[in-house]
Amino acid sequence: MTLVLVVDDDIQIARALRINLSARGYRVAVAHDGAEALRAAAKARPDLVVLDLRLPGTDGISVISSLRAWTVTPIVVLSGRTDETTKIAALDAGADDYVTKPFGMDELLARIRAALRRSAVAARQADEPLVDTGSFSVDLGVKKVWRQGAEVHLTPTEWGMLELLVRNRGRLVTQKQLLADVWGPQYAGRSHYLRIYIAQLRQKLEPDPARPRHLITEPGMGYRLA
Amino acid sequence: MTLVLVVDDDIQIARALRINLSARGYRVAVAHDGAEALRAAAKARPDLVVLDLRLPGTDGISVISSLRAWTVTPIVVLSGRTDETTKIAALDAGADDYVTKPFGMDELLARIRAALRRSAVAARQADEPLVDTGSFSVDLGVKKVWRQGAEVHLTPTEWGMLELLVRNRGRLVTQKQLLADVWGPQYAGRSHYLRIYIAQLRQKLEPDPARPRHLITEPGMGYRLA
DNA sequence: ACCGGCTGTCAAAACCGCGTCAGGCCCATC
DNA sequence: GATGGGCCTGACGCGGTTTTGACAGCCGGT
Repeated sequence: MTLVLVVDDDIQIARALRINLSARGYRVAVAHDGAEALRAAAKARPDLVVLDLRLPGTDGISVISSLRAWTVTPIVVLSGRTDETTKIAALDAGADDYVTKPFGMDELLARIRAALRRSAVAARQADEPLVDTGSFSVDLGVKKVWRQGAEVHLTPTEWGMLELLVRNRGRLVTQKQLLADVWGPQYAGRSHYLRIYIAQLRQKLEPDPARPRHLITEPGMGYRLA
Repeated sequence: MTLVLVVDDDIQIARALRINLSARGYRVAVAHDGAEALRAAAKARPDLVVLDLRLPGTDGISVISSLRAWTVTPIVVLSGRTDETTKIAALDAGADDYVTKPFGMDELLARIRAALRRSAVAARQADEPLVDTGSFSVDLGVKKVWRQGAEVHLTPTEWGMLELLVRNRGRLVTQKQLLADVWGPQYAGRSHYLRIYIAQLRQKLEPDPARPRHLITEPGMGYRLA
């Protein structure tokens, strides 16, 4: 799950951010000064940092520089200072965005989403999003599937279903979601299709297709990748 | 050199941007409405787009969506509208940043630098100029191809396809990606073209064109360079 | 035990995508 | 005006994919 590190000495703001981010499904870590922030970032490897520039002791800009020395995780700066000079210094030090207080929570959340989306795009090309279930492994970036070392050929529809299940690994994917994602929203209700293609995926990927261990049916609801 | 596409119907602002960006060493293209912007983006492939949301005719948000359908080039929105709803809509449609008028030129330039820096990090992946498949080798720098020691002549279109495949060696390149990159985003669906040119590339590059070993078809999805 | 709803299986039929060939257009060159 | 290379268009056959239909098994409720 996505982890956001909030760095702010203002208890009110830190609290408000924690509540709102948690409600949106992010995990949240909090630090209250620069030194703590650097320690927390090194240890927890957050996917994004929200950083207040006015911190006790440390200078905010140098916190940005210290982070940028070893990580490219997005940094969204939050600040009371509206002067251009500070904004430019922060952005050039490596910040990804700069929001001035007072700020609208919804806007900040949208900017966080935008920053995360960008880094997700970058990561999808760089990293190897290789998922391994134990019986077979899937590379989402390259669009390939292996089973026992050998590559398995999937048709486009099979791949579409598997991709959605892999992206939601462990979670239940409803029949409606699957049909909407692979065939289109107007195909809701054609659960017949799902049975056909789940069966085919099990044939190709499960060690014992009759006793599925990974492509699990949740009766009445949908399917889940274990 | 870095190319920035400025989309603004306000002549003053477009002029000011052109001057300031040029002075900073960027190449600048200008469009004055949404349709022109989409055409220019497809043709010139800018490294970044500065987009005014209030355009004659077109809705700015839909311009963002249209661009995002085929490119990840950073989009910095410039707008007179300060309401949160619009900001959020623009960011969620795929904008990377949102600057409200009146804006400080230096801040805007800093935000542009920040956006370009991010995408540069992502782009620094495919920087391997000489690629060898075993049957033929490609030099992306000088745009040449050899097979069995002899240079092979490719037409511009053939080269465009091969280049994209080489840059994504091993990973699946979808038909949409190929068409958008070589012909332009409005050619999505013309998969016929791909078959013609893949066939020609195979004739020129594969040891046995009837049994391709490198230019692999992934039926229904796209092609892959092995 | 019977039924309805849901899931899994099988096979045939309809459909679509790929590769291929041939021909026509455009444009630069001679 | 003729030539030729490069690009686009149309038609066709083949093979694989998707869709359809029919049937069997499982389970909870009646």
